[in-house]
Amino acid sequence: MTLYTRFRKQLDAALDALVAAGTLPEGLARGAVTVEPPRDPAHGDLATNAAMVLAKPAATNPRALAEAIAEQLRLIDEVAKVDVAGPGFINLRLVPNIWSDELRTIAEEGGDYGRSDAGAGVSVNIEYVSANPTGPMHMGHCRGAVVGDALADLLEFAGNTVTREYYVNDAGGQVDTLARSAHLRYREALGEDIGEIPEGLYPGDYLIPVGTLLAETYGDRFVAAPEADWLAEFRTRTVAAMMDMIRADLALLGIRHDVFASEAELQAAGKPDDAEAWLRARDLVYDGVLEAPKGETPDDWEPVELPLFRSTRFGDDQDRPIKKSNGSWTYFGADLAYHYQKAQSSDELIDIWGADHAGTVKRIKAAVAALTEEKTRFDVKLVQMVRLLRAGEPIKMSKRSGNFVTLADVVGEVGKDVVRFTMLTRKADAQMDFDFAKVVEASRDNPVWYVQYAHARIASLHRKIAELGIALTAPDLSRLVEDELAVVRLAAQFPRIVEAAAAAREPHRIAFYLGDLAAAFHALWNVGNDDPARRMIVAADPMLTSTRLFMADQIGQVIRNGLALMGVEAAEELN
RNA sequence: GCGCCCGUAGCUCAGUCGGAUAGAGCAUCGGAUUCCUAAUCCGGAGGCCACAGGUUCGAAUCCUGUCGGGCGCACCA
Repeated sequence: MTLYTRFRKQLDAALDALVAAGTLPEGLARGAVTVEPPRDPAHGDLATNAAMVLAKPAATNPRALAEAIAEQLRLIDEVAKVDVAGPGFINLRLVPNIWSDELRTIAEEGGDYGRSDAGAGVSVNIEYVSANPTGPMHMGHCRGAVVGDALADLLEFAGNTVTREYYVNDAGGQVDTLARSAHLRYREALGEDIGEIPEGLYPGDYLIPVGTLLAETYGDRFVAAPEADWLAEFRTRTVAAMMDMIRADLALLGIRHDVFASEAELQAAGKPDDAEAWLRARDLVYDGVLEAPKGETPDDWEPVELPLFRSTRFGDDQDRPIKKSNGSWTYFGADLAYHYQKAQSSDELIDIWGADHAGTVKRIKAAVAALTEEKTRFDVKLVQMVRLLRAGEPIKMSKRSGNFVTLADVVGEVGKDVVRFTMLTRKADAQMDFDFAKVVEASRDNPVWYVQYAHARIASLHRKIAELGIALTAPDLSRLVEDELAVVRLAAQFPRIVEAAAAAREPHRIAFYLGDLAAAFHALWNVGNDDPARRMIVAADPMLTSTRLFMADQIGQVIRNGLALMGVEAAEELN
């Protein structure tokens, strides 16, 4: 339980007392009541808006109600002072040791400090990456992978049961193209000169070893055989090889999914048919003809009757086909069944998608709403594009020639931790630049470095103290001064940052918080530049040194815990 | 034509369920520092939160409209 939820409970008790006394009517909704740190520390340690929120429904004025609540709060032992301010804020000043005691809590809980049970009992399925199995991962996939993985970590830390899932799109036309491309490489492996890779097939070199493998497996018997003889088998083999490659790429980022769900298997098991039947029985799928698209009408457009899902009933702009005119499932038709399947085993669903799929969010949300009868929370988080820069110049990528920057290249160049942290330094739905030079720069304006530097500085204290042979004692937390306690207060915010970030499904908040915490710690450290008595290590005073070390260690612990949520290892040393 | 996302300091971006005087970094300006607790530090200035209405005790935040930018718009995935 965080300090804030603990005081929230005490506030509730105070409100109950006022209800019992007849000052407040019974049954007022308290959902909007908050207990948080005031923006201006001069206002105190905690502030609540309770009086302003409750004044109107209680038919009283906020200041008067605030006074009544304040009277109750003054009875709490840990509360040193209560003020009513502004339009009716109640500011609490806590007894001085409340924050230094939080240091002991951090020390006791260690890696679990900040862990919450806010999400207890709620299982969440988070689907991320889901790159088409047609080649290695490139940087376009990277951000979604990191955001999804960090969000999964975050939700787990906040108490949710999390399933990490990857949807393998192994059933569409693209994987047929992939199989044909592999067939070409197969013939090449058997000695044939295949020349230029024809337009429309995948040209990448990564299919060469697949061709070799296919040649070893099948010999030459499919060289001249009709496509129908080998297509399915080649497709299965090649997709499997691609997925091995993708899993290896993901492993470079420290990402492991729990479930790889195959679209082909889903279809083979008849799941889309089941979903269609279920929806038809409720008149949510019907056979109809779509209108021509507004604006520029494609030349080859012609009206066709297709089975349509009534997504307009759930807020979409148009009903959507679930099958193509050739009878096969559309991507949406299968995806709808897939989401139904996920909703069977989890309470809540999250999809992480590239922003280029924004146009299909409404239909899938409509489908989930229909299939779960609006009972399942479902968020689609859109992740914006990343622009790769080298020395300030955008790197040009041409998909056609297969000349794209792969994820493996980038991780190889700057390292997993830098990639992961950097991907979380922006809100997911904001565009981002990734400059190879800037992300590894050792300077104040590189948050990755700045946070690691703070941690490394703390680690260096132990080395230095050992070197100096200072005999450590038990810390005396009463010796911490005000601006040290200010940093401790910030460290103590971590649990509520975790809860807020998890509730909002925004892992980037952890990165920003760590940047703030690191900055505050550095500022404290820098005081020692001018004033040796304020250094973390004061050799002449072992107890003071021990106290400051204890404080620094707990700040380091919070940094480690935050970095762990981002899948980043904390550095002991920088070089 | 329609839909989605976005519009916050010169630049890049945060901004908690709607909360008190809207915050950082860079750049800029003014100081300090040549130190090894290093890969600088401290401070100042800089804002019609795109614009106009609305909701309410209170709006950068919610609603409506306008303007501007990005993305997407039949059986591709």
